[in-house]
Amino acid sequence: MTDIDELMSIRQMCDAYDVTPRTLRFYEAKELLFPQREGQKRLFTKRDRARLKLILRGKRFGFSLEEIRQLLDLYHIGDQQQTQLQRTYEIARDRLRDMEAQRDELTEAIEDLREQLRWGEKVIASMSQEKDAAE
Amino acid sequence: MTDIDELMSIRQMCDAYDVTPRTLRFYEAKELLFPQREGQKRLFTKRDRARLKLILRGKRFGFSLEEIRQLLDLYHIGDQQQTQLQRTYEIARDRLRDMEAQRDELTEAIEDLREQLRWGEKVIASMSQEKDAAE
DNA sequence: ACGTATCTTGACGTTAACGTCAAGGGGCCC
DNA sequence: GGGCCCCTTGACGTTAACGTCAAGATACGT
Repeated sequence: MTDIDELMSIRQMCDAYDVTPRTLRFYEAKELLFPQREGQKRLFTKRDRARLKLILRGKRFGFSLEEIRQLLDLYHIGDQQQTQLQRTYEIARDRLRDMEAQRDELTEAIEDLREQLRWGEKVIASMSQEKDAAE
Repeated sequence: MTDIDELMSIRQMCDAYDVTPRTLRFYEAKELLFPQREGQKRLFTKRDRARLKLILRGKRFGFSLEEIRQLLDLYHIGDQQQTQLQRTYEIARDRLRDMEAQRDELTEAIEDLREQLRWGEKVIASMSQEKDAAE
């Protein structure tokens, strides 16, 4: 709620989000984050933290940093030109479709795997059965 | 249904699954696929094709080839030792949990993005409104 | 003034997952 | 038997996403 919550050092960020300094600097170089500077030291804002959360989430879905960067633009829509905004919007809409498709496929894969696991249980059961009989 | 369906050349595989020869050879080197040989030429079986589908699906979820390889073992459970099978089973159970968690997170992210898109629509609408007024 | 802790900018190293040649064998057709 | 295709095995190149030093600025406690 105070300045401590508003601006965080690189170390605080690392502790809070379980990333390395190198990673944060890398994301800045790739224009995914835009920390302020106090002298030469980086200070990460609430906005940077929100973006970082989205980045990490995107990575868990297997998105590339470049794909994520395009999506991030949708989340700070204020400072964009009209045509650029339209483009951003369309990219996000496409990405949404991808994500929905991915979720459907994932649901399917989960079902498949569950079935395989039921199979596995049976096989394991019958194997220990045989083993019991042999003793 | 004939031999043509049973065994496929590397070229046929590439056309069928939209991958390169290099990729298939790479997957074999990493022990994800085990094509038969006719002389020195590779012949891919139905089993290889099933595995390849699972590989490509896993990749779309952002899994590494190594993670995928461990899962694949569950799908050809027949030829395993009992202890090894138990281990395979546990790995698959863990992976299932990961996938369920990922799906939940994805559902959440989809909701977030949908909301952002509604926002975006509004902003775009109001911007073209302003533009109309200015003309 | 000194140590130590945290930060900075290069710059080179690493891993995964392939891409991209180079050199050569085997089959088939005219 | 020359040409053409498809296949093979090395072996080196590439890209993304960082890791890992090296060398130096800045600040803080004693």
